[in-house]
Amino acid sequence: MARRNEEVEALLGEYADLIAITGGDAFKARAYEKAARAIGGHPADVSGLDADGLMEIPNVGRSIAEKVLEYLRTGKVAAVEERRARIPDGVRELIAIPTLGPKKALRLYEDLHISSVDELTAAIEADALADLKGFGEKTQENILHGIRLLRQAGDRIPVHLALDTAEEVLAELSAVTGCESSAYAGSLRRMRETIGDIDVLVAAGRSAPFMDALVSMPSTAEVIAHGEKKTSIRTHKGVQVDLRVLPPRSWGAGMQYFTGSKAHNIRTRTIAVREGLKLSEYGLFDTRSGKSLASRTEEEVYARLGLPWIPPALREDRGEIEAALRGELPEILTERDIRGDLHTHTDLTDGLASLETMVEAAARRGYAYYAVTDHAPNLYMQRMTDEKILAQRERLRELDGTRRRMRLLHGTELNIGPDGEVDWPGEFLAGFDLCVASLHSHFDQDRRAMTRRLVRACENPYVNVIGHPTTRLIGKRPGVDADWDEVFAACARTGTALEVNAQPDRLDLRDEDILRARRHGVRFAVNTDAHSVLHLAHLRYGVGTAQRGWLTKDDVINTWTLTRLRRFLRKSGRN
DNA sequence: GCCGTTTTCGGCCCGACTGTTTTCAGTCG
Repeated sequence: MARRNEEVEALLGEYADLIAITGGDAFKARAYEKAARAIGGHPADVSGLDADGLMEIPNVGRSIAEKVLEYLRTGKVAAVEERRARIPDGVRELIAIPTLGPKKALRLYEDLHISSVDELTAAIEADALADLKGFGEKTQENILHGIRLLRQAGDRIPVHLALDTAEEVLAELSAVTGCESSAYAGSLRRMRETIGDIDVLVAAGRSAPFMDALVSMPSTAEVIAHGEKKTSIRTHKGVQVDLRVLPPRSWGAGMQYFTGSKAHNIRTRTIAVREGLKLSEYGLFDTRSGKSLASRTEEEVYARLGLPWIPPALREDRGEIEAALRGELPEILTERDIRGDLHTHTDLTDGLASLETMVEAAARRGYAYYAVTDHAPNLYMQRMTDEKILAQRERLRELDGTRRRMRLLHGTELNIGPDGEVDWPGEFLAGFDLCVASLHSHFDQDRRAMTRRLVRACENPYVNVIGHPTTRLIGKRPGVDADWDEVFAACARTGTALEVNAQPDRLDLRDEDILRARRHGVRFAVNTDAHSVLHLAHLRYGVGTAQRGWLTKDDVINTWTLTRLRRFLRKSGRN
């Protein structure tokens, strides 16, 4: 059963938004935001906690604990219902538009009764905002741009939400009598960064029990289709799940077919046709005799086509067929290859958990080493000081090697300023085991300035990793504009690694950028940028993205032994 | 609303950017 923390987080987040929109105390709104985040990142399921247990979660006091209990008991919170009655749901949608916050949303609602993104678009197109205070030409342009960005993501959902849903569905279906195999396929299996529908496959003799189990799951909100071969539902979270039940002998062919991609399948079918064969979701057949030649496993199907099994993340027709035919498929990275996380936070800055808690959790993952990289002083809101980071270093050295012999590296996440400068002078940076450096502001510099800025950061002898290099947020913010080939060349030349940030809303670098950077000989670090214990598990999305970028163990510095990693971290030009 | 080796009030994530109301409110990281 899924944890209920996410629902509670969403509810408290909504309440915070409603407070902000209705002009309530800004600190109160922030208190709810903080509590929402803390509950979302809390390792224990809140539905198993009493008031005292809840109040042990940071930023959760008596009042919020009682609201959580009220919600878990009744499914509702009176205070939230009261605010909901004052503000239509659509008004809250508006603040998802970048550059449009609670104040502007309220004005649109009160003055023009706009309560949805569609109504807002129509109003701007009808020039109905002209007389509204604070909505000049440029503001309207920015809002339209924001709406376009939102729409670009379309109906696709982030990969982690899709995976949670898929695992929930599979847990249900695999328990049904007669289930021989079950798995998700489609773009989720290929680990694309966003997912349209979730394709779930079951191998069984009879399909009806599985179709019935899917439509009667508690999380099913709507049945789109309910047939013998295929059933589609939509969950309460708005995710569409398509279930197909195959005869067990067709399992491999079905997985191959429904995993895609379309382009990859066109290639495999073309190979089949040339050999006088026909490939479908039921198997690989001899065209003339109709005899089935392979279907039970994917390996058999690929083998009969003269190909080795191709990892799903590569199945995009980006050269994997050719590489497979030549016997040159890369041995791509796996999650097991990762020996440590090199970008993580603690509650010394904006993380949720203490140094000790994060280290303990990392050790439980079996890491050989682990870097703590809290924010540096130039990100003013984090209030970092020399004293604080040095005190952390001292504590970290005490903990080093004490948790399952995991070694600790003391690092920091520096801020790359507009001219490529970073927080501390070289002599102070020399005290860190590694430095990640990332962009946190001035995202709209022109290409030349941005390129220069990133290259300068690479040239800093103490900067080892560029964190979330393009700084995009999926569905919210495009990446910065730079001459990436020049940046990648600078990384390769200076021995600076590029991060594959595993946060599901970042996945930055993305797959295409990785492919391009790799051709320059760049090294990579697949990091979670964890701000809580739970985030450490997001590594799988970073690994998936790295796989889509064809990365091997050798390309990724945090698969290396500590000795080799340390050698890499000592860049030339250091004192 | 939460929190306290400042402990029951008075702080709380600070500063920059943007557009526009032209002196500052709103938004963002």
